This record gives sequence, structure tokens and C-alpha cells, in this order.
Amino acid sequence: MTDKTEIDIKSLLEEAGIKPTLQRLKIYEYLITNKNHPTVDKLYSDLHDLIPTLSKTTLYNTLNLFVEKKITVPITIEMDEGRYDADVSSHGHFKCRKCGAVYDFPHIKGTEDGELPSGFVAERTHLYVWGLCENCQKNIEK
Amino acid sequence: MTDKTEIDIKSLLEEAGIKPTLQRLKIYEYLITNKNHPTVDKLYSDLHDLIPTLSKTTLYNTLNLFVEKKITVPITIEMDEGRYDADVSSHGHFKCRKCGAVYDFPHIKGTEDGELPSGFVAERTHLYVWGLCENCQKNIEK
DNA sequence: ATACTAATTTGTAATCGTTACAAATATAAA
DNA sequence: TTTATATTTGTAACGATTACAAATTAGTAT
Repeated sequence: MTDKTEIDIKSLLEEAGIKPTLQRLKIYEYLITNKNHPTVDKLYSDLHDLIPTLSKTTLYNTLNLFVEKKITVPITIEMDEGRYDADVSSHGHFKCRKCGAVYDFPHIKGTEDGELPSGFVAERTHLYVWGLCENCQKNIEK
Repeated sequence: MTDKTEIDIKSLLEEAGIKPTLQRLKIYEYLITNKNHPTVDKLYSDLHDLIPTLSKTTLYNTLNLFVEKKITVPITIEMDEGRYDADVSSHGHFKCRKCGAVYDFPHIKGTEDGELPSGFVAERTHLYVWGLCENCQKNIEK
């Protein structure tokens, strides 16, 4: 972890109007670094090594704050566990029903706006696709 | 509720390989008739009037069965409550962040398949859009 | 520096949606 | 009718998330 990264994370939070406390810096840095759509449990156990005093309440509060300030996107591809993604650019999420991994794939949002009823205003679009990833597809064919 | 409807519901369940018990018939009929993407609580309280002995476990079991047999789609637009839709045809879901209603809108699935990484196989696609519906948009402009 | 105020973090307890499980009931077969 | 099987039911358990108040930290004025 270089100083430059530290500074970038800090600036990113400040630009979003978030006071950069230690916990928020580390949580956001983790999300920026690990783009594998971690669950809250994964975030908690990994971040607990960096900040031994971190509480789950702070983690939830912080994630909700990030979502509110639009620097993080919640992924509700399945109902029973929340995942988070610091990549707020336009893309879709693919969940493999066999291995459970969540992959990004390119998707340009806004194309569906023309399909919305007139007067409806889109603010956030989530495209979720379930299926089999390349590896699991190969294993099933055998 | 006509006999014809009764028979149609029954056939639809049987075609899906589901034994048409009283509970299943009433639950499926409710979903077919009320296309407003009800939550489990809404389903339970409304169906409880028709079947006073209905238990929540049966409701959950039945909904999971319908999803498994692909005659119902779970809507996970938000993490904290499950909604269900008996319309399994290709369309998107719009949730108004102000009034909370969930609307259907036309969306032809499969168009995003070309965007998936090679080797990935799509089996189910969910498109969720958050924003403001026509009514709430008007009220805000005032 | 010191005292005071506000914001943040923490731990525990509560909440809520969902599932596990075993008993009770209904259905189908022999 | 008996027997086996499937379905339904109620209660208890579970797990993710939030509420809440105390403890800690940071910021500001004196």
C-alpha cells in the first residue's frame, strides 16, 4: 500500500462528502482493491485483520453511507446476502449457479430507458444474469 | 372466480408437474390475478382470508416450488423482502424509490447475451431499474 | 493546554424474513 | 380398511440487518 493509494482513497471519500476516518478509509480501500463483490461476512472477516476493533455495525453503517453517497453499489442478486461493489460504472453482474462466483460483464446502461413507460425516470439500473460460468459449463459437459 | 379459471389454474399447475392441492391452486390463482408483485406478507394476509388455516411455511414452500418449476419468478430488487411474479415472460421491473410500487416494463431478454464473456451460459436474466414513477415525478416538480 | 460539543465507533439486544423440523393431516395405493 | 406417501401446519431455530445507548474520538472555543 503506497502513500499515493492512501491519498487517492482519501480524496475519493472527501470528494463524495465523506469524512475519511480510519475505518472508512480501510473499508473503501478494500472495496477498491478487491473487485470480487464481497459479502458483508467476507468484508468483516478480512477487515478484522486490519482493524481488530472493527464492529459489524460500523461496517454496515459505512456501507450504507457509501451507497447513499453513490460511491458503492449494493448487489441484490440474491436475497439472502448483501454484496457490495465499488465499481459504480455501467456494467452487469453474472452469478454462476454452480460455483457461486459473481462476475462483471460489460453492459451499457440507459439502453433500456426507451422501454420505460413515459414519465418514468431511471436513476439506477441493475442487470443480473444467472447461469453457468465457463469453467462450470466445461465440467458439466464431461 | 369462474369454473373455467379454476380449470385453467389447475391445468397450468399440472403442466408444470405440480400436484394441484387447494393451497397451491389458491396461491397460484392469486399470483395470476394480482400482477402487482406482492411481498410474502401481502400474499399471506390476503390468502389467509381465503384459507384460514394457511401457514407461512406452506406459503414459502409453495413459492419455492413454483420458482423451481419455473412458473413464478422471484424479484430480488431489494434485499429485505421477497416479491413474486407469476408472469415469467421477458420483462423488466421498475421500483419507484418514493411510493415503493413495482411496475413492469417491456424488456426483451437475451440481448445482453452477446455481452457475456465467451463460454458463459445465461439461464435467467433480471433487469431492475430504480427511479421515480410518473406520479411521483410530477409531485416533485411542483 | 483545557473544557465542551458533536460525530463516530462499538457491543449488545432486538427485529424481521426465511428455513428446519417433527407432528398432524390429507391423499393415493394395495 | 390398512398401509404408505405426500402435504400441510405450528413452533422453534437461524441468519442478516438494524436500533440503541454507552464509549471513544475528533473538532472547536475558551
